[in-house]
Amino acid sequence: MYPFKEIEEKWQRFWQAEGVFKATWRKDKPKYYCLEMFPYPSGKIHMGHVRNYTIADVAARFKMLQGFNVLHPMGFDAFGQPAENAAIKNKTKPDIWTHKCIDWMRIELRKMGFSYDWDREISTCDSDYYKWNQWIFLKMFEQGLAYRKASAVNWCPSCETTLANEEVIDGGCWRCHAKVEQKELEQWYLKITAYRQRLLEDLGQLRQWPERVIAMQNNWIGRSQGVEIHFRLKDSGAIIPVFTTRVDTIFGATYIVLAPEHPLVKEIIKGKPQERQALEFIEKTAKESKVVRSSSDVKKEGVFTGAYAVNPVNEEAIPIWIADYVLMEYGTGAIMAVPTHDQRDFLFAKEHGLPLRIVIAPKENTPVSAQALQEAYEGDGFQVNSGQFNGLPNQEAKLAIAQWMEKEGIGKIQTHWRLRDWLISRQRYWGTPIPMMYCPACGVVPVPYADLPVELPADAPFTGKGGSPLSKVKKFVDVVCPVCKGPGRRETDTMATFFDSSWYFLRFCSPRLDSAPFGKEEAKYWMPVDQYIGGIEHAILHLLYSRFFTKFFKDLGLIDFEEPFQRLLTQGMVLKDGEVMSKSRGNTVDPDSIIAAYGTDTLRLFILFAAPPETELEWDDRGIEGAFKFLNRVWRIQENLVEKSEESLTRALHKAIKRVTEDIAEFKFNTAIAALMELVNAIYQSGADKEVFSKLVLLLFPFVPHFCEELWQILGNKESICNAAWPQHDPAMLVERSLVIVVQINGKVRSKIDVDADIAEDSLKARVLADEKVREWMQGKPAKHIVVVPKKLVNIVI
RNA sequence: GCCGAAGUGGUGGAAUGGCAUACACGUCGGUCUCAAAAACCGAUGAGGGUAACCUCGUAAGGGUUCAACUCCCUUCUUCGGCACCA
Repeated sequence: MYPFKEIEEKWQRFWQAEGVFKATWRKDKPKYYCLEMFPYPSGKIHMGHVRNYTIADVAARFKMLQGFNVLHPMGFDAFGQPAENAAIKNKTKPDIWTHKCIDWMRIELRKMGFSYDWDREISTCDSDYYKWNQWIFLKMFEQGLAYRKASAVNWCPSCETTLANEEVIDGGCWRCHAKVEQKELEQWYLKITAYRQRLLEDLGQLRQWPERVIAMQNNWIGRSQGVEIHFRLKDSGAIIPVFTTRVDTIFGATYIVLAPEHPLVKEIIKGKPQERQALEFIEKTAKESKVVRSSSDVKKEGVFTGAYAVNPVNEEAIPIWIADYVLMEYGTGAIMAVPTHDQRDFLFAKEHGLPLRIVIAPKENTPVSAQALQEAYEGDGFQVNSGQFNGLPNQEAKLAIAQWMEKEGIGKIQTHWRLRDWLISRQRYWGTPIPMMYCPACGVVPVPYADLPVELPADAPFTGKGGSPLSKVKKFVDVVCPVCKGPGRRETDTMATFFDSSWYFLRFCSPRLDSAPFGKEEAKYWMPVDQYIGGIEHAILHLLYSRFFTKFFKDLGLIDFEEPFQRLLTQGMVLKDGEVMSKSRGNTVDPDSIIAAYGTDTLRLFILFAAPPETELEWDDRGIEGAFKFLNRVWRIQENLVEKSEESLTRALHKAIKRVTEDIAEFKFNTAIAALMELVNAIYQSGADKEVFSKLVLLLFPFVPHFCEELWQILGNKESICNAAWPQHDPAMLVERSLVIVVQINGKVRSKIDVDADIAEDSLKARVLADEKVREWMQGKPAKHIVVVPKKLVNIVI
């Protein structure tokens, strides 16, 4: 058993004392910024953290040996509700609690031996960090991107605070899962929608992001291209705008449906025989919760209003209905119904006996009867019953009709977006105070830059109940208006913590700067982040907000790039017995206990070897044993070095160098380690000399750094392995002199033959045909065709 | 419903058109030992055969190809995102 405990402590001390991972400007070397999503300081690291940071550490150390100037920082996303709740529970204060947790966590991270530049550590709850949150907020306010608005907001009754749309998951709070309610409040918003076009388009630049993250952001931004059509009310001529993405079906619109809350409804039913029935229906749907209404399996209900609208393309009068399946929040709150080509409209029309008219035929010149339809036809086809557009393929007709409508002034090409502005006010204590004031005379007044930071008062009475604790701190609330010098009131809400994490990667470039959030020159050198690593749970929230902030900084002229993260890796979860490891399930494995029993290097090796980084990882105690066994196996090689390695082993080494280098570059750590295991197996067959073994140690270094530092020193090196150079393979060593050629007959392997590597195709064919097994299988039949794949295989077709 | 990812031995996984199951775990056998552990060596997809070897086999079915886990079509299953989105 190799002495892992002493080794790991020794080298952790060495790295820290020597400042090995300190990142400084060094322009003669290419830079590499490696970053993992910084943790919330809960006090203890779990296997998910270990996996995340180990993956990043391999990348950082690999690049280091490859001669890059590596920036690999660590910090803490320290504001937020859990600390506030924990402080209440433990009768302490959030800042004391949080700093204690950070201290614990720092010790744990150091015990893992990660290659962080600890001089750059930041905590978002320190005023020299959150001061810049306030600064950024003020800049956004100046640009009209931070604004105050009264509207219905998502409210978590259990956390007693507001939530952003992105924080509502399946109708529940992302943190506590309580059912989210709607509440009318005046709150601060960030105008992320001003960037929606760029946020969507630039997804195309993110070639090195996982497809699914791109897809999720795409869904979330939710652009839909269509036409707003101006239907007229038959009685008054008033316009009813209707949004559709299927303007090609406009000639098949046989009725219109308004949302029950639509402002026109009350007006058009007035005095009609249907008025009472309609009002009853509106009242009924108003009582239904949003969740019930938007579940798709509920039967679509609706009533006729008694009013008619005129379809502007053919002057046809069609009935106006109201129905619960039309939502006021989307589009214009009104739809044109085309029952033949929309399944929801189809079901509704069948239920209420409304007319159907086919306007898209699947094939040209084939009549279809609307009465015979079993379901709506939503596919492509050719226009029929569509006036001047008949015969056009519907995709072409879409554009033609839209352009014609614009010309006629009866419609407008339009884009709708799902993305909403970002609500950032939180009625909690433990966050960045929003740097705003309210003056009875001057209204909403920003805190002057010179007065930043607006510090959190240490003595707020927080109980977790009943509104923002800051509102109860008189000396915080009472301010003098900087404009009129009259008495004013300070904003008492704090910022959502996602604000803090939307730009921390820039702060790491110049963490102690006190004149700006980040240094222009430093950011120019280090940014963008070359490799970002974190959990898929941030696919929308954090990653979208960070992209938004980056674009905002670009517009301010502070940086000259659009996207913060060049390459993104979302690591898979750690499972135990097929389930996600979590405290609530009680199936966690404590990293500390593994480190105590086997050491950090073994834990790292197991995690890296058991699965590719992106996929889920099934925890396996026996796998840990296997990793430990392997390291001991490597350790023993050093005790049995031979004078000179056999040539076959040297060849195997060069093959391994090539493969490991390529695999690490592509984050295929599991196969890189497998290749090293093969090399070690080969060494056990023939024995390795010092030269070959030194190369093996270098190749292993990114995975098991303490272990390799020690072996490096044992091998007689005076300098740390961190200063060594990554091995290069010699292409000449990869050239094989003889090859095994696979021989197939009709695609099945029937023989294998040894040939010289440079054998000519003709003589290869002759050798193959002369082969005993081949002749047996061919039984004298002639070869119809012989396929030769150079250096690999020959396939004879008979 | 739309979008995305995936489905391979007893298990984790490898192979992106050219020997399916590398590497590891587990299991079995051997060496060493008084014995055990450790270590080292070997076997290990299924079925058939004393054996050489043969047949089948990558969720299911079809196709393209001399050759398919890999490409195309259809279907099923699992996971994730969005969703009465007009």
